[in-house]
Amino acid sequence: MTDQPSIVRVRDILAAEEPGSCVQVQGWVRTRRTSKAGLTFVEVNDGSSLANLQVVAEQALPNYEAISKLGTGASVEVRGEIVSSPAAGQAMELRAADIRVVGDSPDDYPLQKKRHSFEYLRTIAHLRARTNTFGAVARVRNEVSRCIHEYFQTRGYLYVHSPIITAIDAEGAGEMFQVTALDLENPPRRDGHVDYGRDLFEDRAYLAVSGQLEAEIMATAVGGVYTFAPTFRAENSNTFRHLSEFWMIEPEIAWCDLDRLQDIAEDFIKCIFASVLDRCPEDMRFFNDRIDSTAIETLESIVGSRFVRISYTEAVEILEKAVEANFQFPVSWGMDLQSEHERYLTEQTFRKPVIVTNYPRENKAFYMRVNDDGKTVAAMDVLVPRIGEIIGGSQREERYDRLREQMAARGMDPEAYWWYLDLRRYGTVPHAGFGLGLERTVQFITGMANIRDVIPFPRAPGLLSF
RNA sequence: UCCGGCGUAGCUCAGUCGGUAGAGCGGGCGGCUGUUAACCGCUUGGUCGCAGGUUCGAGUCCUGCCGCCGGAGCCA
Repeated sequence: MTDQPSIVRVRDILAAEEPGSCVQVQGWVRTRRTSKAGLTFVEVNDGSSLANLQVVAEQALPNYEAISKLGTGASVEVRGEIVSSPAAGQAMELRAADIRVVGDSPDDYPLQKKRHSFEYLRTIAHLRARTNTFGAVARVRNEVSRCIHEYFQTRGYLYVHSPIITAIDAEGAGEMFQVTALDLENPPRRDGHVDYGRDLFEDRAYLAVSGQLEAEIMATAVGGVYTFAPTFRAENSNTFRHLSEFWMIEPEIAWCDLDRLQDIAEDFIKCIFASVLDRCPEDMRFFNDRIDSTAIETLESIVGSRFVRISYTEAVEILEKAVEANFQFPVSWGMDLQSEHERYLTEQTFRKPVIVTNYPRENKAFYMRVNDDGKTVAAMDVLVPRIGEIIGGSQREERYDRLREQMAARGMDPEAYWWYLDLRRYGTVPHAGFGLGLERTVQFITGMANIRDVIPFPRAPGLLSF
């Protein structure tokens, strides 16, 4: 036994420590059970794992009185010896030689030793991170993020930073938040309109809805890049899978066509799922037990199988034959696939992820490459059960004239995209990319029903606390 | 934004045909226990979302508003 035991995380104690070692633990009290026989059990959690460490305090401790009354949520520093636990429930426990109550927690601590609704927990987002579920979500989200960087870094992609503030109203993909330094109570005016020429950027500015166009700039210089950044949508969407501020990963790859893009997207997703299964087994077991009883099985089966790949046209043919589905929106070639159609494909027809490609040109963005049939573009959506679209991507239109046509057909001003067009004038190259929604990925993996519960501080219409 | 549902104790909910409000958990007190969602007893706790209306009487019925949840659209 040394005088200064090293600070050890609960996760490491439960995984590796041997009886006899002396450690110091720092964490928060999850629950306390006091026995009148002069023994108090304190469950300490430090966020490193789902499981708590059982700390055993004996009456001989000088501050035993305070320890026996410790409230849920209190912060403590415990020094002691790891011993084998004589009782069921845990292999190891910490026999306390010293417990320092760093911050007590009064009896109005909002988190009780029972199940709370996620809805209620959202109203105390500053404390919900201390619950089992949100701790587990935080660790899985971290692993997904870590794995994404590893995936691209080990394959030679550059992590690039696209701007958050942008002038481009990117193809009307959802409403944008405007950014201004003007006094909104009294903006400068000219000819009856707000004079944005006198704003800080001397032009209208927005929060980015995508980093893709800038990523294309970088990809056509260095080959393969990816962004990993917050994205902003001002759309008044109030659903279980939309946020006003969310994180998106957008790889962009030069010399890449749609076939290879599909290979990358599939490999990428499987890699993330496999990594979470491998490195967060305890948390995944929790989600499987408490949130979605098929969580682990779903991930394992996806990792071990091939994604289905069908064209939009084939998808429409399948859906048109599915009379028993009794769709609210009838299916015909040329229409957008509705949620019910996507779910039919992923949950009924194939029961696994489906990549749908080559959508009608009119339904998709101007930058997608026009196919030889002239009617479709080289787009792909990766659809998964329950969530729907988790990835949206395409091969980009690299031919200058075709891109001009696409823009003209949508009434877009080429002047505003002069630099984007320049990429096609000088050394153009086939390239492709996609966007992966981080929150939707975490949602799919964990089985969490609402996207607001897989991001620590959700922003959605009417939701800006914390 | 549209459609539907729900707002009752700190939390999760019940409340029948309209007759002045209940349980479990939590908190407090006591008992018991190498305990572990501990257990047992007692106890505490409410402007029934807000504002109107109908009625002898409204948690309950009606209208408006606010909030939340679910579905749809938009998308990742």
